[in-house]
Amino acid sequence: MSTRKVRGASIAPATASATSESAQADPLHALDRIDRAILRQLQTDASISNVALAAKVKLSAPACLRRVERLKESGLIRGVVALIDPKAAGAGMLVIIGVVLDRSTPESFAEFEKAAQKVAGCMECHVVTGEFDYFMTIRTRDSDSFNRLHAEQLLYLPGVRQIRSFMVLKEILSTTKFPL
Amino acid sequence: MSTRKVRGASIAPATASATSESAQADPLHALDRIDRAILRQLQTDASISNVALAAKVKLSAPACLRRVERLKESGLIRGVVALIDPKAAGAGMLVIIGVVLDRSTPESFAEFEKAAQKVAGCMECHVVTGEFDYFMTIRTRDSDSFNRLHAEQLLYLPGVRQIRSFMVLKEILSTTKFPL
DNA sequence: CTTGAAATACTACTACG
DNA sequence: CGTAGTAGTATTTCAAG
Repeated sequence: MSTRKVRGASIAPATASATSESAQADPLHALDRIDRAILRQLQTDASISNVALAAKVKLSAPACLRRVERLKESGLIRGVVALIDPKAAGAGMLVIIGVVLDRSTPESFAEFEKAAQKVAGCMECHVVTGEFDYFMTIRTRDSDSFNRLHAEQLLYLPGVRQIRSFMVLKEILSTTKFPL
Repeated sequence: MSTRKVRGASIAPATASATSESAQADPLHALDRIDRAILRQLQTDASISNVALAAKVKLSAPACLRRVERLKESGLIRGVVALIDPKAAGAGMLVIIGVVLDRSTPESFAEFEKAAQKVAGCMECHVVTGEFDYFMTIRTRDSDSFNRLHAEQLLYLPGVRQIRSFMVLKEILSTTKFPL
């Protein structure tokens, strides 16, 4: 891959050249069959070379590269990252946490969100409907280290009324890729 | 990057060349300062070229490449993937689902897990402790499409006693990268 | 506006010290 | 681990659909 210059490449409107694709109401722009094939591949393995990718989607290398760069500049591809095996990296424990705040004021929410993002190993934090205000997922080494985190950080998050911890016993599925 | 041949490269013991690093009890093998710097970078942006990566970690290009390949072969780097912006791809809605099964038998769990992985847009599925048996996260287009999914798929998952849906109103944090 | 072919610049990769 | 050389790729340019 290699991200080199990427000079003044104008973000073109990107109309689906010739073939009229269905594209059932996509927000940004219509993706044709080839774009979707590219995205499916890159979601699975982005370490593939551009020439190999071009061959897979039956396109010349330059044309393929242009599409990939367009997808990146349009923001549809947020980034290309390496996925680390949590267990191998010493963060084999996953805990899902439901949080209820004391008060439902904008200040209370803002303060909590600011602090929550700094919690070590916090992978996700979402505002939800229902009996909780937030769900968070936290990666940590083991139950000892989680206990420490719980006692030293989670219980001191601002404006928290209640915290319920759901320890993950088995990770059935965990993917970053969704259907296109 | 480009994963080309990657021939019979033996998985070397990976002795920290000169400087003796502490490495506080890592499962697979000790990671020195440079390995961690490489992993931090690749977790953030893996589209960087090897020469640029080598410069960042103050190493020669071949030495850097050898480390990256060792990290891949050791399984610590599970893969390199493109992250898609869900909203731009027409899957802007996220729902967290708590599931309680009818019976807590091995067969019941196995049957559920098999079916759950086939649910369209299911990103995560975990066995948890506490008042639920499973937590799932599902990405879908909007509330209409979620309602359809709920009525047509979720309610027909085998052995389900109860399903509670927590609609995500705001995604505060969602990352694939954790501290090293 | 997009594609593909050819030419160039740079990188990944190999052998060796 | 670093240096030097080779092979292959990314990237630009350009012409054409």
